[in-house]
Amino acid sequence: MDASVRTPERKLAGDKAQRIIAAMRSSVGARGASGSTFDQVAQEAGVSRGLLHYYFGSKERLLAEVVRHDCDLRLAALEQQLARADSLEAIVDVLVTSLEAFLDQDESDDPALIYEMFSASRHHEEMQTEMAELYRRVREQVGAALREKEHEGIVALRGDAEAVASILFALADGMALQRLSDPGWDSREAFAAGALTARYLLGG
Amino acid sequence: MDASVRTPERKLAGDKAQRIIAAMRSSVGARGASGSTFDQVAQEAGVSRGLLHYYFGSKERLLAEVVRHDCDLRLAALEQQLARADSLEAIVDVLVTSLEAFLDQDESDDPALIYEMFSASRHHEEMQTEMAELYRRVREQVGAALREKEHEGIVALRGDAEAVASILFALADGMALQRLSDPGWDSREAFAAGALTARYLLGG
DNA sequence: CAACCCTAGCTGGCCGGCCAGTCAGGCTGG
DNA sequence: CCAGCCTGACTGGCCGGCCAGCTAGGGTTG
Repeated sequence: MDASVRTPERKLAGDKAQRIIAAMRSSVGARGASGSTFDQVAQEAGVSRGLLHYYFGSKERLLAEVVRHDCDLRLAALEQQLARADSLEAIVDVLVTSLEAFLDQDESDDPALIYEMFSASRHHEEMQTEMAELYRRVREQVGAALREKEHEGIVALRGDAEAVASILFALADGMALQRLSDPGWDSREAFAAGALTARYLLGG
Repeated sequence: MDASVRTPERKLAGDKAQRIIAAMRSSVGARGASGSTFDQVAQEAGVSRGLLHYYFGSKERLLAEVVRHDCDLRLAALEQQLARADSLEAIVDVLVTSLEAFLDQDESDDPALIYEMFSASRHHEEMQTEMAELYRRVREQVGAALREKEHEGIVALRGDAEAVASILFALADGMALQRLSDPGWDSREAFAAGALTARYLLGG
């Protein structure tokens, strides 16, 4: 009963497990969930194929782990940005800038990852749960941040804080879908309209 | 050079081709694009597996055909609804009602179809083109309808008509993603905020 | 200190099954 | 009778999961 290996969670903190998660994450972004094979992912992670089963048991569980990991990273980054914003304009700017950064990531960190995961989650129980959790956390945490801003008098939300958070993310997801579907689309007008909409939702 | 079979398009108008498209459409909704096999689709369409290749040549081309078909149907339905709406409130109502209907379809007509197609399109040239075309048409046609409404003095758009159309669809897509990810989510507050947002975009 | 474990992390060949695409030929209406 | 529609057995390749066994290093024993 010492601090050594005991729970599965302990194992996944190791270097190799993290490399596997990172490799799967990048592979799903590039090739999709069903297009990502244990063979390729193992090779990219620099481990053997068997190790993927050793750590995660099944492809589904590895994918669920990738979702959780990705959600953690993105939420933390956004929340940090939001915390700094001390005016309505600053918040809108954080939202717009985050979306633009999200869409212009380099290849190893494909924005389509999250939508691949959404599709995959529709056919796997564990991933379904993980995706539901993801959006729930987003709404709750960003909602809480917005409520805080409202308390400080920076914003005057046009509705329930979590509902506003939900709408803001819906907007961002929807814009991302359109931009990813048609990379050649000139989205400047739409971005402007989106920013205006966000400003309205925050009380501007 | 008569009216008989000549182009591939002519062939696809036939009964069996349409049954195949319908079966693939429902299968992709239920099982995803990569989870849909020619075997099952052929069986559900009541034709042999070979016929799918005979008509469409490859899975990718069949999927592209499904996207085009689905887009035609949905756009036509929405445009018809919009044409009838003769007040700002009526338009918002059409948008909200359409989204709710979209989300509450029966199983043979899964709303997730479009997002499965989005994922699939990221790995297939022809589908990529088809998806870009889909969103382009949506923006153009709904944008044109909105411009018309503006001309009639019913709405006062908060930006370029196509940009507003784009934002409205982004909103709907994003809400759909959240609802589909977490069916248990109580989205009433978010729907209310979404309707408010739509009203604002239309000048209300 | 050396010989001997013994465990846990790790490996990769193998298996059973699946799947898109091919093709040789059957069928039928004109 | 034949052209074009249609069929389904077959092919070759791929993939997730399984598992028998390898290896390193810490502990134990003589």
